Amino acid sequence: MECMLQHHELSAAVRAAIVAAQAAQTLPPFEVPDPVVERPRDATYGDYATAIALQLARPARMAPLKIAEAIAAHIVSPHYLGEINVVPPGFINFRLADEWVQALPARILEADAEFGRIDIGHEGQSAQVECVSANPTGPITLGRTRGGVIGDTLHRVLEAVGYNVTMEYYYNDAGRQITLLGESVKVRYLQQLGRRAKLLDEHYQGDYIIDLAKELIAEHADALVDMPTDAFAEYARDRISQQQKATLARIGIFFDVYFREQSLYESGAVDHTLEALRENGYIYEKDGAQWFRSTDFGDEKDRVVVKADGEPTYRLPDIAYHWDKAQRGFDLVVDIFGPDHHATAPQVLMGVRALGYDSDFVHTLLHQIVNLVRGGEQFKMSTRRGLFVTLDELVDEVGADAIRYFMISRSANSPVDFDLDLAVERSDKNPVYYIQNAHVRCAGIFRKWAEAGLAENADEDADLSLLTHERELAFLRKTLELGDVLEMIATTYEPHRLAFYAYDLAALFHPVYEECRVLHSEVPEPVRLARLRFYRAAKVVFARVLALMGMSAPDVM
RNA sequence: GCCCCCGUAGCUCAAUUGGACAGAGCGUCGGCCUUCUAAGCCGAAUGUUGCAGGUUCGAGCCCUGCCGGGGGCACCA
Repeated sequence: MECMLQHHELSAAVRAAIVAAQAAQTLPPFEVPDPVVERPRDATYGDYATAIALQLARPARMAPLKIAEAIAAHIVSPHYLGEINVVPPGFINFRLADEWVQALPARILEADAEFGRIDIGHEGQSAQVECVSANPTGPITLGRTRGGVIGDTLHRVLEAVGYNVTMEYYYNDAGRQITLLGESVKVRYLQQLGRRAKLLDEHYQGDYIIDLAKELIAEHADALVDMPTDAFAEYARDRISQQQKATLARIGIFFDVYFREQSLYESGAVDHTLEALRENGYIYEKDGAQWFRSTDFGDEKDRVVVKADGEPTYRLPDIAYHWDKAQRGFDLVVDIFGPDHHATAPQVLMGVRALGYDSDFVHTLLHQIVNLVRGGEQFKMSTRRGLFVTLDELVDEVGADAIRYFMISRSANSPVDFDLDLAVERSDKNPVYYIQNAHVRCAGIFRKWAEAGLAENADEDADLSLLTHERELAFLRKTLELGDVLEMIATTYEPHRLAFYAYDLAALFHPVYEECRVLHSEVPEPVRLARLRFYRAAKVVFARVLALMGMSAPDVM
């Protein structure tokens, strides 16, 4: 089920009211803007509000309160609306009709797993989310994990608003890093066989290199001693890539496309990109290198794209890759990078523009780092020294759900302090349990219900108007906000909003569970059935929200 | 030196993109288990939004300048 959001409908209704008031000459003529209708922070003001009258004070040259009254008098109220209030200094507040809120469980159950799906004009559009994009030279780190979880959550949200989403992973499968990887494995291989070989500073230090060497010995014994490092590199690259894929799958992240940098060389796209840039007049030679005139696009200095030794820098294939994205015609591309790429992202987009494309379809999402906290203290990681916690270890320790949640529990602009103790704590202090427990509690009611031998669909024709408890209604109002949250995320690319929403929703649920009993003898039968309907809907909403976050919705914990 | 991010309650962070009295969690204090899981609920206290100006009917949010913290500034990726 797809639906239009209430705030858009109200915005249109307010706009129409302004036009009508002008026709009735209770408002003077002026250009009518699209009124912003939003949820007020303080729910006591109502469910929706607009400050349009305050904004119109100048063009209308009237007191805001008078404007608000003139508008309110002409609003054609949608069926779901209760009262409309005009409040000083000029806000117009809207309240949803209680009867309509009470009926929400029916809508939720009808929508089921599609609940929250909205049509905001992206239906059928294509989007690409590029994230993780780690080179196959080592285990997935926590920084990449954060990008992955942000990306995958975004992927789920973008689908909920109608996009066809491609999850894409770009990696460098050749070049110096891979050569070093091959050398590292060969050194470890020789060492394991008791031969003389020395690991250099620039080599990969992690124990996983030794593991790979051991694998090779198990399979080939010492038969590879005279093999070139290329063979080791190829083996390590493929194995690590495979392991990365398997690890990401453990936290529910899957990619549709693995894009190899090398393929851009094989297809000639890199050369082609350089030539196209040259034809457009953005390439010149200096000191034996080829330079991209990025200053034409606001860069502080021009950038080398082909080094004096004839090798391209990473920028050229990066630009070629984004040219490819442009040519594939995505309506939206979201590139997700960690703090180490903050400086380079704009240069790539300059390249895209130099090739004649508008780069507005690309949104670059930069996120901050992940710190690990144990026992209340932060510990620093270092990839070079092999001192890091891998995603695999983290999954073993705290599970996928906690990782998914905490990675989006902060705005991308803030660092995440991942508290390992909190992540496994089984209490209301741990938001993961707190949220999932809401779903567990709903499931528990239906389990008890079934155990009592009661009819499974007894609540089908329940009288929902019996849902009169203040807390029941507050919860139902909150479920309606899911669509707004998804719209906001799809507009701002800020998936942390989903984590906050899920928590807020749970915080409104638990008091209902405490106060609005179902199976107890003192609850009258019609109320019992209405509440059963309520909890059935609540269960659907929590399942949906957890699914959007890529988390499990357990029936028992 | 230049660029990016951050600075909000004791701590960690939100704040619907410029709206109403700046909100949550943790921590602190006080209540609640013969009731569908207390893995929970109810209540209380807590602010010069780093500083100084500016724009606006209205600023945590926008502009300018400072101060402080983090990250980045390769013919590495």
